[in-house]
This record gives sequence, structure tokens and C-alpha cells, in this order.
Amino acid sequence: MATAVATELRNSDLRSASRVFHALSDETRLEIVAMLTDGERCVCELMSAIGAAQSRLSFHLKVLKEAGIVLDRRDGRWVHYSLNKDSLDDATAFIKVLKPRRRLAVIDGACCD
Amino acid sequence: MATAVATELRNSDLRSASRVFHALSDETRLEIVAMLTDGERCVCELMSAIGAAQSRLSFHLKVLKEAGIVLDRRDGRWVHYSLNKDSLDDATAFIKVLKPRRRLAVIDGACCD
DNA sequence: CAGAAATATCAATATTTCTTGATTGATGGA
DNA sequence: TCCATCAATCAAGAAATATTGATATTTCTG
Repeated sequence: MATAVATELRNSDLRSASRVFHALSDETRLEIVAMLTDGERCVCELMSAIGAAQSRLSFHLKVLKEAGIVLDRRDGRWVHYSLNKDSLDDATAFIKVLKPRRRLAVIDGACCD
Repeated sequence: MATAVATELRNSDLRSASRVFHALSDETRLEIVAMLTDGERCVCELMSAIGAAQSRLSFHLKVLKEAGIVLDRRDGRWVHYSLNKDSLDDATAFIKVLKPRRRLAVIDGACCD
């Protein structure tokens, strides 16, 4: 039995939203995103700022990239990462859809029995 | 070396934010939250709507509750869950802090070399 | 061209999270 | 009180994620 909202949300929406939220669910990745708030950074800068091993950082950057949260740009030997503002807007929009709207259950009376 | 934003974000903020995002990172839990958008529901309703075993649902509700996303209310034999609007607002506010602000790296010139 | 630097990838392991089935606790009705 | 119902918890196993160290790839420099 689908609710109004459940009907609005396609499965693909759920999947991509959960991927974005998963990408934001790790403290290391949040630190990365916070650093990128000031502008793009290369991996080497993130490494020293965050104090994580290179392969570990690379792993987390990949998660963020696959979720669409960051973009990468190669410049010679360096790869610069930056935030994808749109993806954060999408996340915000998704949360907005999830907000309480009306209290049907209370209006309708008890659910059960 | 902390950025301006990193300075703004205390560790406890990162921890609670990652907990909230983790709670939203699972499709089953997003379905639950979507259902609760229409108002509070008891576990039995969620079970049939979502088609998940009781212990599985209970597990996910606990994750949501510990992240502060849902509230529970006992009513006789039933426990009703509802959304905590504030927590979703907090998540939105947190994402807002994470948005790109200016492009220091570009203004400053290359990071490396 | 050889070597170094920056980053990605891979394989192995560790850690965390999820699912399932069984048990337990609480509540209300006969 | 006894039983049924609703929901939380627990234990065990499965699955997904994360970490580490080693290796591969690309690009720059001498």
C-alpha cells in the first residue's frame, strides 16, 4: 500500500538518494567535503590536511565521485577535486520531500485494532 | 591545517551529521521515512506496507531513532513512530554549510609544485 | 630516456552493517 | 490468570565497507 509520497518517489530516486547519503555518512568524507567548500584541492593537499594515507583518500574520493558529490579535473600530474553544488542541492531537495506534511494517522484515528 | 569551514565544524558536528546521513543511506529506511511523511505509523503498518520482517524493521527503526530522525510513542500494545522534523532541518542546515563558497584554490593559483 | 612524483587500483584483511530466526518483555482481553 | 498480540533484543551468519601495503599508470623533469 503506497503512500502519496511513496508514489512520488521512484525506486531510482531512492537508490541515488541513498548513495548520496551513504557518501556523506563517513566522517573522513565529510572532512573532505568541508575542505572543498573553500575551493578545489588536489589529493596531495587533502592528504596532508586530513592526515590520511593516499590510497585511503583515493578510496573515499572515489565514493564521493561516484555519488556525484565531487568532480575531478586532471592538471598535469595533479588531480583537483571540487564540489558539485548540484548534488548537494539535490540532497536538500530530497530531504524536503521527506518532511512531515500532515498527520493523517492522527486525523484518521488509531492505525490498528 | 584547518580550513575556515573545518574550523566551524566541530568533531561532534561531524559525528552527528555522519550518523544522520548514515541513517538516511539505506533504501529501506528511506521508505520508512517516506511513509512517515504522511503522519505517524505503528510498526505493524510499516511491516505490511514495506514488506519487511518485524525484527528487520525494528532494527532500522532503531537506527533512525538513534540518529534522531524519528520519535516513538507507546500506545498500549502499539508503538507509533513519527518524523522528527527538526533533525531533517538540521541535516539540511548541515548540507548548506557544506556548499561551495568561493574558489580559493583557483584565486590562489595552483596548490602544488 | 630514466627517474621521480602524484594518483589510482588491487589484493588481503579487518570492521561494520544487515538479515534471519528465536527469545523475551509488555500489554490487553477472555 | 492465561493466552494472544505487538514490538524489542539477541545471536549467528552473510554481505558490504573500510584500511593497509604493494603495485601500476600517467606525467613531468633532468
